[in-house]
Amino acid sequence: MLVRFGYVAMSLLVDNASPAKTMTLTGFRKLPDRDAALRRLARIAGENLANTLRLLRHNKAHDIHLYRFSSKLVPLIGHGDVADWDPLPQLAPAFAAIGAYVREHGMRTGFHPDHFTLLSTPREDVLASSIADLRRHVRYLELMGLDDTAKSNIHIGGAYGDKAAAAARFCGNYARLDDGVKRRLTLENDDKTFTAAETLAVCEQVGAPMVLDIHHHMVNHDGEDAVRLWPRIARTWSGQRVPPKIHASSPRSEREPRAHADYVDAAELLRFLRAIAPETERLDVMLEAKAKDAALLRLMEELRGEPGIVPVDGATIATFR
DNA sequence: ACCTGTCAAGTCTGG
DNA sequence: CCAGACTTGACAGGT
Repeated sequence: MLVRFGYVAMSLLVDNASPAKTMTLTGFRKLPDRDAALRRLARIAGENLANTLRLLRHNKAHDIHLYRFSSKLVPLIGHGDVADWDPLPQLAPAFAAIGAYVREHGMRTGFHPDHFTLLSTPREDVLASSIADLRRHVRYLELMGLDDTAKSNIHIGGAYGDKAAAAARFCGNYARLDDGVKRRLTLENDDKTFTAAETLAVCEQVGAPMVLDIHHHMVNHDGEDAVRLWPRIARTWSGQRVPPKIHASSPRSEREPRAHADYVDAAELLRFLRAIAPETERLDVMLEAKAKDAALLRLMEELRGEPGIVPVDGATIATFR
């Protein structure tokens, strides 16, 4: 099994390289000259995109082939206050430069629209803004010139007092999405509501690949074993041109089991990897540790010393079958 | 330069 | 039924 590792959005190792600088809505409203305020938003977006490219170069230097873009690249976009504002044409060259670099180096990238993007909601207004958000993420990826191996990953959403009804509503709303959005969507189990088994059932019903989060599974399950579910989860990726992806992180403490620790427990992750290795050829692991790329490098260092693990490059390992 | 409080979003819980 | 918790990085305002 060949396993690649990646991290999310920000770096602890590259200084002043945030891809998610913003302006608060309050701050925006306080500015007397609206055109100047909009220009400032566009300038911040340009800096976020430039920093994203810097991070990709940093990733390349460390053989990190997996990266999740920040969903806050363009501050306040999608908000009612700036509904008339479309900075994407002027930002297109910056998006294109990012995509060109990703393609040139064969990286796997994607987004994780935040948990206010919900397809299970009973509220029409929330559904409408969620669909608009998904379309906007597709637009980003298209501006980058990335094919549909680059996806947005979301959760099923809230239960609203009736989880089965919420799942059914999710499926109905999913079915009505346009193909461009559908082709670029993956679904992930969450830490409070939809378990891995429940998320898998939805994935199988609508035909979406499932991202298994093994930390979420640990704190939200009905007794089922993630390794037992794995063959079905892996099957949701058949027909895709990228390997299955999982999320990995470790609990901060016994008192705060859901919170993400700074670093990833190598032994715990390795147990899962070894368990699925016999039936898995390739796997991508997105680390969701607070220490971001520093956690990734430390994990790689720890894995290098493990028996049966062969380092392939700075952020890829092979395990014996 | 640093510290504390606030900000955005939608759902869910506690009172 | 409404206020606060949840989550996250960064802004905003204070010292």
